[in-house]
Amino acid sequence: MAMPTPRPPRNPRALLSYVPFLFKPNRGSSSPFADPIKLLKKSAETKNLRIGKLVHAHLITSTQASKTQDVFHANSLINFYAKCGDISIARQLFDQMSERNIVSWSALMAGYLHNGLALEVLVLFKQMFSVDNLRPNEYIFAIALASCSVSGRIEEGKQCHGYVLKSGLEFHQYVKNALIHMYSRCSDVEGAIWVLNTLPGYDVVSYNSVINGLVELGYLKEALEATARMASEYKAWDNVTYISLFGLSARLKDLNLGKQVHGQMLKSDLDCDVFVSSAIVDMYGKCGNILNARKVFDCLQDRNVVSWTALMAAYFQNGCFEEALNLFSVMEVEDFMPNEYTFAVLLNSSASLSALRLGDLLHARIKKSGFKGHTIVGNALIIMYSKSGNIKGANKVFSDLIFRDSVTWNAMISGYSHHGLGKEALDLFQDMLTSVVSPNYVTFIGVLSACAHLGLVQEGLYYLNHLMRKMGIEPGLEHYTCIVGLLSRAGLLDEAENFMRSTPVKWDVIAWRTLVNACHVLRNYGLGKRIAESVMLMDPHDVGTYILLSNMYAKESRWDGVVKIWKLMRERNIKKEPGVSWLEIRNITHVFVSEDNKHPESSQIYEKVGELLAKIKPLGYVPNIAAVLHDVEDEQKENYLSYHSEKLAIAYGLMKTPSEASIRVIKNLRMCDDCHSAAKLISKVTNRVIIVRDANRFHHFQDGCCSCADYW
DNA sequence: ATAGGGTTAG
Repeated sequence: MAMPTPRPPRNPRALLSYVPFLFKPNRGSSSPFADPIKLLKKSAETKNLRIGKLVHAHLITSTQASKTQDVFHANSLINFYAKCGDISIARQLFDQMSERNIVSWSALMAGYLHNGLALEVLVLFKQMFSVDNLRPNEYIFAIALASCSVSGRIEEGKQCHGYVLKSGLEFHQYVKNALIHMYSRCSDVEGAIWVLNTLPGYDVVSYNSVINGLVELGYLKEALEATARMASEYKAWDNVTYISLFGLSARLKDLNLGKQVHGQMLKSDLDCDVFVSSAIVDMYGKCGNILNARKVFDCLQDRNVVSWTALMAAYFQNGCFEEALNLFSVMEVEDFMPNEYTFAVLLNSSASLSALRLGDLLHARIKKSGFKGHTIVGNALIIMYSKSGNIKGANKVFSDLIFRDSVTWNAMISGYSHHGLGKEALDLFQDMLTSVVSPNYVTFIGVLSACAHLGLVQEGLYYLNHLMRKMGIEPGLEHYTCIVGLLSRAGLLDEAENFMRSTPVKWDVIAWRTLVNACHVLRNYGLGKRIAESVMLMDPHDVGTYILLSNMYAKESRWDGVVKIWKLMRERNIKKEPGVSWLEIRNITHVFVSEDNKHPESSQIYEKVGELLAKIKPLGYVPNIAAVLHDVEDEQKENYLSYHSEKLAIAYGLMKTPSEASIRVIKNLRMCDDCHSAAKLISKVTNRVIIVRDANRFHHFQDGCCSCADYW
């Protein structure tokens, strides 16, 4: 039994006098329990479990016997317990009643609805006629329809709709709005709009439900149309309207629309509560206007954890990861407690910086804060560990997470893929198929790239052509690009090109560059150059293509070609980003730029690089001087190679960390051939695990091998 | 006279 046996208070008057709203000195001698029904209502509204229970106790023991048998008192009690979340007590009282009316049913059903037990509402809905011979009224319909909405039961919702029409209660605005909301939430926008247009009468809630439903389902064009219609028909917008419209602007990334809505809001006399203001901050952030997001935030007199998180998210979405992280300490100084969303944004920011150390610190805070079981936090932790190069850490979080959604599975599957662990990715995909979560569009990107890693051409094509269709997922550009990678990685370059030419897809530069890169790796320079030349015509500003093309000319010792490309780049003002690598040692991030000597320990580092290269030469390391500019003497070329930023970073890591520690380096560009073969051998001679995250993927160097199997 | 209902930010 959940509730202790009620006992009468020794001196109820003394106890109750602590509560201001009960203290009525002018009312003379009347007992505080004079109007228990009002008291219960007040206790329910304020969720004051203690006072309500006192009233309950008083009703049980009061001299007027069996007050709890009275249907009004019992209904008030049911409502009170249901509102306070004690739904099982409400149910007991309900079951014990000798006589119930329609309010008894609606109070209990509303309780189940608001306590997340929507399906129980539908059970009761079916029982009320057979048990008590009662017909639903407009209240019952509103609750039942809301239960269909939250549980996504469109079939039951449609049955309710028919029943509403039969009972003639469709003219109640509450019922109509509940119907619109039900269709919206059950992804049946046509149904929602049909109700809006067919049944007479609308208010702001009707429009809010329609627009909100359209926005949530991604029907942004239709949402815009509905907004235009509302703007002409209905002017009395409320907070919810503005929040929906800011959400719409944010999803469209339409700064102009957002500004218009903002202006409209300022002109109206709507008071901008903390909900609306967070939506504005979010809108400016998502529309890329971080300055306005900041300005709005700075002007707020009312802030809460959501406003802070919205601002942090705005910085994160605009690539200002350090700023997002710095806001956290300001927020803490001002005494706002972070919640699960805050931690998710912080983890995503630290993941984008590959700041593993910071990520670990955040993880520790999350364990203490009690948010670690939240799915969005777990998802962010998996992404953080995976992007920071710690795939084992990611897997640990995944295993410990109890409630996994599709993001959880996708993050782990694509994490394995990025780390070259194709088998683990596919095994996990099999587990996902037996779980309660269904694969989606994103899942198959990870699955297909895992197939590419493993060279599983047949499986990959099966997933694309059969499994995805069977699951109702329309393949998109990303999937087709994975297939290009899959075919070309398996050495089927011609098939890959034919696939691209015969599939009616609007290919982008990334897809073509996948093919060019494959030609480069597989040394089919003829095909590679031909395709690269045509990609250059498609997009004359894609740096990656120029670099690949010049590398291929260099591999063939076609220095005239290399000169041609570099000249073209100069003419078109296309600059290769300088190579930058960095690694964290204890709390400090050390940054290395190719050929620079800005680091205070520069000379020791160069000495270490020389030492390492000397050690690996006997194991077969040959400096790949073709990777360097042609117009330099060979000896000089070898020097240039040894100054590559990832070599400097690896050398520094070896100097500064204990001999068993693994080294994690992050690089902004694709790792070069020479550094790749050097890193393999360095991992062997030093007996270290070296993990490099480059622009595309992770390389795990261990015992002379790399997880990418020399294809990247 | 009296108890019960729909939309909402990161």
